[in-house]
Amino acid sequence: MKTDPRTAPGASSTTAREDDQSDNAPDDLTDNFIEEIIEADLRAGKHGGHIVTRFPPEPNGCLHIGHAKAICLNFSLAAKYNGQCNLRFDDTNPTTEDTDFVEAIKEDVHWLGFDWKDKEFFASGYFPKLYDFARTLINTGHAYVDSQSLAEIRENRGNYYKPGIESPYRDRSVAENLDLFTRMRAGEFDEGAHVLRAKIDMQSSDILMRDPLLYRIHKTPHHRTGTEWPIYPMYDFAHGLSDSIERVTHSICTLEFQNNRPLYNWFLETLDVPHKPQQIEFARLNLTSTVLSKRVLQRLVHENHVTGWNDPRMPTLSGLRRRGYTPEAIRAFCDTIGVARRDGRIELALLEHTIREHLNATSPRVMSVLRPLRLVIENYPEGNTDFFTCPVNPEDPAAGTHEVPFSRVLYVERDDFLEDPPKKWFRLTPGREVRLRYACLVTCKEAIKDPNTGEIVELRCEWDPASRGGASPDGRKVRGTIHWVSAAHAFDAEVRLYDRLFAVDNPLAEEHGNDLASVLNPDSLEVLTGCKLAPSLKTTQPGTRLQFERLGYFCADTLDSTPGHPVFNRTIGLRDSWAKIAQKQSKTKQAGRR
RNA sequence: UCGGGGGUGGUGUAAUUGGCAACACACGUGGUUCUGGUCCACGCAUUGGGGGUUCGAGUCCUCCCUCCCGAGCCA
Repeated sequence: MKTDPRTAPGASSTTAREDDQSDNAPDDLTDNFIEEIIEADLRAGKHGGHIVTRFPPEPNGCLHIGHAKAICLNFSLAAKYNGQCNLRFDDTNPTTEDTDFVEAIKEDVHWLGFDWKDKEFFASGYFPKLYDFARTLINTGHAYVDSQSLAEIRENRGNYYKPGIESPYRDRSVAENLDLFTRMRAGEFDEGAHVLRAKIDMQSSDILMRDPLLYRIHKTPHHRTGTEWPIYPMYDFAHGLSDSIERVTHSICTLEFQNNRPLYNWFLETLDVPHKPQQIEFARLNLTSTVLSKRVLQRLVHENHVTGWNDPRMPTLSGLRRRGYTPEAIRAFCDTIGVARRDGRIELALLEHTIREHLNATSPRVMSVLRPLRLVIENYPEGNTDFFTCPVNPEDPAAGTHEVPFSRVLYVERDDFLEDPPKKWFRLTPGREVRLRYACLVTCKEAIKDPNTGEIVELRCEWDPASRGGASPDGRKVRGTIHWVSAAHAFDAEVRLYDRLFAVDNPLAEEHGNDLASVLNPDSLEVLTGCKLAPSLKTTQPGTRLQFERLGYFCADTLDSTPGHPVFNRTIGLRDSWAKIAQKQSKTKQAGRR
């Protein structure tokens, strides 16, 4: 599932694939083992040369980046082989599902860039057909109504080492089963009174084959069928048959369903349905420093560790979207991680790389100061304003230029000044000349301190008028270039700095117990107010993505921005090799002290 | 003590199906640079272990080790 070169990040600079004629020739190279299976099936004429996949979310939570892997896989496969990918909501459990999630899921899949056309289905839409299938199973002696209690069923199922014991109700007559099941459907019984079970083999070494449940009684109204059905089919019964009804050819699911495959096939064979899909399992996505379990994500929301499913720290698609991630980057990520049957854990750094790669190629640059420090240019005329020309994006000359106002009083980043700097420090320090990006060269003459606190409150500098525009007039070396904003023109805004949600690689590892609070990163969110933003940002539309030069990529928040008052979320910082150098220096320093 | 599925650098995925272990990320070193960004160059694994077949094994056979999933009226 290679990303389409026309939409791939950085496509404008890489034309190799597009120029490659062989790219249009039949691709004899498969990207993964699933494509090998599909191509073998196609060669064998198994499905009349047509494939159908499906993405089957349960509408009981929001989609996350792990789902994105499944979405990209299923839709890309369909696209590659000229097939179709259906969207099917697996809504067989009314107690946990909600129509709000249905809408949210549809929005997320579309946002990711995929379209299911008119092939939008609901397992609940098949309830009548599934009910008929169940009656057929009863009629052919393959299913029975069990009236044991939940505890008895569990007890008699046995365990890994002990076979199960047959239910005393197992040999009820077809007529009695039919009567009971009809009355279950009519709502005559309380929850738990009866269940419908397949009659397979209580001795089976595969526990799933020990007379699995087909239907249970639920009196909870369903988000789509209301109170029409008091009984609901179980996953195993509903899923494969839904696939069959939709004529899905390749039913792709995650590894934990490997155990269910024999049962999946049992239904197809026992009912001898005309279309038999093939279930194929692949390894779900795991990412370091986060969790991709719907249950745990739900806990984060409910225990208020985050502000909601769309908190920018969440690995949900809505969270990533709000954070500033692009669908292109997520697709590129899914493309890069590959598909296999081996369980693993992808480093979050790879996701961060793909978003940087895309944003680097596409984001307009702008200078803003997050932690402002006043800088006064003593030899620059008071009340004067210059305008300097900056490229919108040095990676993309076609993006053009824009004018930035400059004056005597500026703000620069507090982090860019050090009174007593370490070695290899190129930025501001007394007596040092640095470049104000795209503007001029300035030399720091003095740092003014608050007489009481000793805090540095202002830098007094002199500029070299001959360096107007930022060039070095005589070719002298100026290693440091810093960003700035004109104090008189800048405006104040809130900026949120996000970092990884968890402080540990694998938050769900046993060693951490079940205590989310203990593994969360306490610095996952830092809210900065009074940031001095470039005047051009005043009217930023929510959702706009920009690079704040030297700082990182930011996105105007879609929820909290108001007209004239944008709030920015940091998507991801720029790579910071100075931070590495500084860290190394402090380490050697510490080592020296010991 | 059972059944199913896996083990290739720090991470993930490949290897024309028995023929020089490749690509990306990460990391390290150096270079370029008006973003300590980007970009460029170089470095970084003999495939879980033993035995076997073979001219030749990551790929085949065999024994062992190890990890994941499975005992919901969840999906």
